Amino acid sequence: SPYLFTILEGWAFRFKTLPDGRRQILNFALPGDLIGLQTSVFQMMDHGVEALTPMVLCVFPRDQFSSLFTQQPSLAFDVTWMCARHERLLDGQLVTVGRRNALERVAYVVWHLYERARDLGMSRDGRLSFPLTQQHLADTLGLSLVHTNKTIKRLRASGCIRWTERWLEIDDENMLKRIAKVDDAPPRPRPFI
Amino acid sequence: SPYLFTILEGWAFRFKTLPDGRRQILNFALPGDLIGLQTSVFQMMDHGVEALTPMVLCVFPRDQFSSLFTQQPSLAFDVTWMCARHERLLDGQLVTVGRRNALERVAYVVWHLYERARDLGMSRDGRLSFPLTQQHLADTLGLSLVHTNKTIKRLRASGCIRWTERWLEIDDENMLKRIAKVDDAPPRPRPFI
DNA sequence: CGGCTACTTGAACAGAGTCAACTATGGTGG
DNA sequence: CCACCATAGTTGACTCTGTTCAAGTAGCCG
Repeated sequence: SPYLFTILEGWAFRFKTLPDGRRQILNFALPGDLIGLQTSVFQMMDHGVEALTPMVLCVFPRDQFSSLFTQQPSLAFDVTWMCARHERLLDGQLVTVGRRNALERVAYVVWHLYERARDLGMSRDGRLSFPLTQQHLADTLGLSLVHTNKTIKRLRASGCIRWTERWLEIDDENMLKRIAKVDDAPPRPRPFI
Repeated sequence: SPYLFTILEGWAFRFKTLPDGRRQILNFALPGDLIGLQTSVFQMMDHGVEALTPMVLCVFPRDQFSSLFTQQPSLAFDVTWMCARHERLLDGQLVTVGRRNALERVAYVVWHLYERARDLGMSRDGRLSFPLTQQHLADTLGLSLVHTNKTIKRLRASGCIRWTERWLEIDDENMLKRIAKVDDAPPRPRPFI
């Protein structure tokens, strides 16, 4: 808690809970992600963090955080970059929970996590070690466990994914993306007017 | 778009839409808030921004953004601070949309916006100029317009708020917070182990 | 063998969505 | 000045997606 971490290996997630116990998972953290920025900036954290796997972390002492900006401007920029990236990730999740239906939600999160893990070189032939339980997925999606289970079943039946025993396999990327309605608009380098 | 803004006056909001038109409002921006950080960091923006009122902005040229970190470390820190604050705001919204029911959601957003506006000195005796339509609220909460309307009616009936003609009035803060289940845990200055 | 956790499945129920109609208000143009 | 239109808000009836409750299976570990 007095530290700022970078993940070198492993999966973790951030979450918040309501007084009566309802839990919402905010996002998952994979290798390369920063944990504890809020603590560094605000001297306190208003959410929990939990590991899904054994982890290897790179630890920075929090009290040197502000000196980062005077001593290492390019590192400071990287921190801001990570923070903006994270914000964008939350934007996507908010649309998912707010406006997608159950099937789209499951497809979106599965696709999103798969893509991130793949880009980090954690997958092999569309196959990936996947440490979430269905309860984690449900709490990410804002759905009940039972309904999440039934929705996963539907997604499996559609033939684009397989998910058994902590392993995830993507058989039809494009179908998955179509179901999830992921925005694949070409990142047009918008002209400056 | 080639600029980074700070709001001096007025209300705006950020949003994303799905291909079929469903819209999710991500958050509202009030005086003091930063707009366009993502554009500065990633050279592109994956969401829309819209004004709710006429606005007064403070404009920064985007191309000087990276030099901020070398020339003005304390300003750079402020940008990071704003970004972390923003992330935290999205965390709260995500819990709301994911795990609160309709009545709690309306109460939460009304309370949240009221508190922010009040802290900026925009209210007088619990009364506040409030430029949102019910459609905006619905798109913020991930609810349909009709259901949002009926839920607002219930909240009004409970007696803690009045909202007519673009004016919002909070009559019972505590009831509102209780309904919203806002986490009012005293920000315990957690001991450094 | 018992007890734990994760996962499945069915049935009944409720919260939220959809459709459709109606009111109120303000602006515009003939 | 009024007829017309658009937008915002309101309400009722019906439908449906997702929740809750309950019971069960499968694998793992002490």
